[in-house]
Amino acid sequence: MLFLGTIENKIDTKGRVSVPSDFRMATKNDDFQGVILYHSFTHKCIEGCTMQRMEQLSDATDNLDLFSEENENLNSLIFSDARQLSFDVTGRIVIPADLIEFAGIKGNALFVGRGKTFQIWDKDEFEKYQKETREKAFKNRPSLSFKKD
Amino acid sequence: MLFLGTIENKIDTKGRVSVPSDFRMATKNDDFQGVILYHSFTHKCIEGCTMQRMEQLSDATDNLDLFSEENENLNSLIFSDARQLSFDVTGRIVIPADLIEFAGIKGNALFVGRGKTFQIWDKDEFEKYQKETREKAFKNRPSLSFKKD
DNA sequence: TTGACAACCACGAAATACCATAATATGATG
DNA sequence: CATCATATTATGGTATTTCGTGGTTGTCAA
Repeated sequence: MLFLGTIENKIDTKGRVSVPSDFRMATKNDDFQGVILYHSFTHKCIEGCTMQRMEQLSDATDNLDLFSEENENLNSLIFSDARQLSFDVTGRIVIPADLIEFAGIKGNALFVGRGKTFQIWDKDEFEKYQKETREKAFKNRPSLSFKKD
Repeated sequence: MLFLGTIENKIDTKGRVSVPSDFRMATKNDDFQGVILYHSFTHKCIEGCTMQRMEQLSDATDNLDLFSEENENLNSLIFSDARQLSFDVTGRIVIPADLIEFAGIKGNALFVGRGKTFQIWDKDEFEKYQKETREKAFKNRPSLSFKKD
């Protein structure tokens, strides 16, 4: 299952926030009932994924480190930065304060599906980013066509 | 299985609409009993596909490189906008209000098969679009002849 | 003792599951 | 061919559950 759609939820005073129901469903076949969060290296937002994907990433870097040492080093940064956060009974997690600060989130968190991963944005920051992206994508529209499987 | 044909169904006040039986059949071997909807990038309509297709798309664009911006922006556009909608017992889905508005659908929804995907149109909008397309096709008739490969 | 953090409880709004009926198609039978 | 019976599908309305949210209590460590 994939992380799809964009959902806005409130963060309370303690940093608690409901992970959208659909996102939780996307992890329900997973061993670890929760998500992995780490700060994005390309955008002002938090990135998230399942534990399963972390393990895949680990396997991949294991195999590739002979060839691209640079990338391997960068990827390994993630493992030191990643936090595993399990859902409470109502489906919430507590986002660490430093991540909230990094992403500039105030009050409301925007969960943005990206397939195998997702992101958590401040609403305003995301709108800014999305506007830029749309413009770029429109310029390169031919590459947007769905490719054959 | 493919989405074929054109079927018109009513949308009630809550946005509920029966997905045509043939369309449902096209997903019956799928794990997820429902469809994925997102707004078209090229037309005033809603586009739809199966979860299986989304997963294929995800696999195709997924590389474990966390630092390349290009692929990410494309993924973001598609996956952040997609909604997964499961059938109820009678085979209906609830189309989100913003998608209905985007496509300008009022009361009746036209399900238009496109093979691996389908579209949902407002009836009038579709007729308008179809008329334009026919005119264009007529103008460019010579280039429309079947080509040999 | 205090502060951080996790488990627990409770509630309203919104989503969805459930039930009943109408419409349509399919097929059998005289 | 006409009629009836049956099954499938579409549609409308109501009841129930889920989800997101806020607050409280309990626990452990500093």
